[in-house]
Amino acid sequence: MQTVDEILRIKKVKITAVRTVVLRHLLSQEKAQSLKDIENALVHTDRSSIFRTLKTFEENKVIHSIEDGSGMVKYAVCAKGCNCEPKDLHYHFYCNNCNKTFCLFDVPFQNIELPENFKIQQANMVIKGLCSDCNH
Amino acid sequence: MQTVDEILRIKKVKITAVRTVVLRHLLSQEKAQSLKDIENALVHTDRSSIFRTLKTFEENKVIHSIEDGSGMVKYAVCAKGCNCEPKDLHYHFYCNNCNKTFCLFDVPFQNIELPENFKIQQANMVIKGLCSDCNH
DNA sequence: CTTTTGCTGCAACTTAATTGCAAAGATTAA
DNA sequence: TTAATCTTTGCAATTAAGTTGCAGCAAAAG
Repeated sequence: MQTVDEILRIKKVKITAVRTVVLRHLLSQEKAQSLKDIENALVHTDRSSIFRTLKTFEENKVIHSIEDGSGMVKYAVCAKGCNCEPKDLHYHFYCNNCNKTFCLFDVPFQNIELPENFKIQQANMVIKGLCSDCNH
Repeated sequence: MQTVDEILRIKKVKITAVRTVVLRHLLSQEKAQSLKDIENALVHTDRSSIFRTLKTFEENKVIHSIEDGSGMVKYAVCAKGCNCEPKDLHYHFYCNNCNKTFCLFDVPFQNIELPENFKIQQANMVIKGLCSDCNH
């Protein structure tokens, strides 16, 4: 696993205190985090600073955002080599029971045949149901 | 095309004035509508009434909601026979240029091989890019 | 060392979604 | 038919997430 500093250096994002703690937090979580999740975890860090940090991370493809239908945008660290292009797309899974949102990196993303003259640029794919921990 | 009253009768939603105008509006639009879109179109109808109408429609599977990343939830009328089950799922397309959200009923929805013991219940699939009108 | 640029924290604001409540309307029971 | 009950509606107020302006501070550039 890459370190926080390595990731920021590779993505050309200046290393700062806030960015370090936010990225460290995101890396330490198995599920995607909302702004509120991060805010709650990092009680000494200001909300707007976290917010701007997330925007910076997203612009520089350190993280990607997921709209899972919970009403809050969630963020997850991009996989190594990800450029947030169509080829890097993956499904997300939202558990209706435990409310966790995961990246399904292992589920192949099929090529979708769009109507004539439509062009894909990004996608937000969220499958909802029960995760293995909650499916009994 | 089914009439507004037919749809409501089939879905066992009592016919009222607000429900009729909201559903008629949704049926008349080619793109999915946000609460604000509907509010702007139906100037004489109260926002909270439209809001509660949409909730009622969604519970009774008259419409389905789509989170397209615009920050506003969009709503579209379910296809005839839809039960909002996995088999009824379809992709949505959000145009980054004209901001319209369409249901792609004609794009086949492939079966997704989920990890062991995960169960799909619903999905929110949004492909983003340029629609045929905007892709030049 | 001085200037410039960018980051941070605080407070305030915007926008969308949601709720409480009372009045109006529809339905059921007597 | 009338009374009682339940549902829907409109208005006002609130909640919650996201976003911005600004001043102070720190890092980088000259």
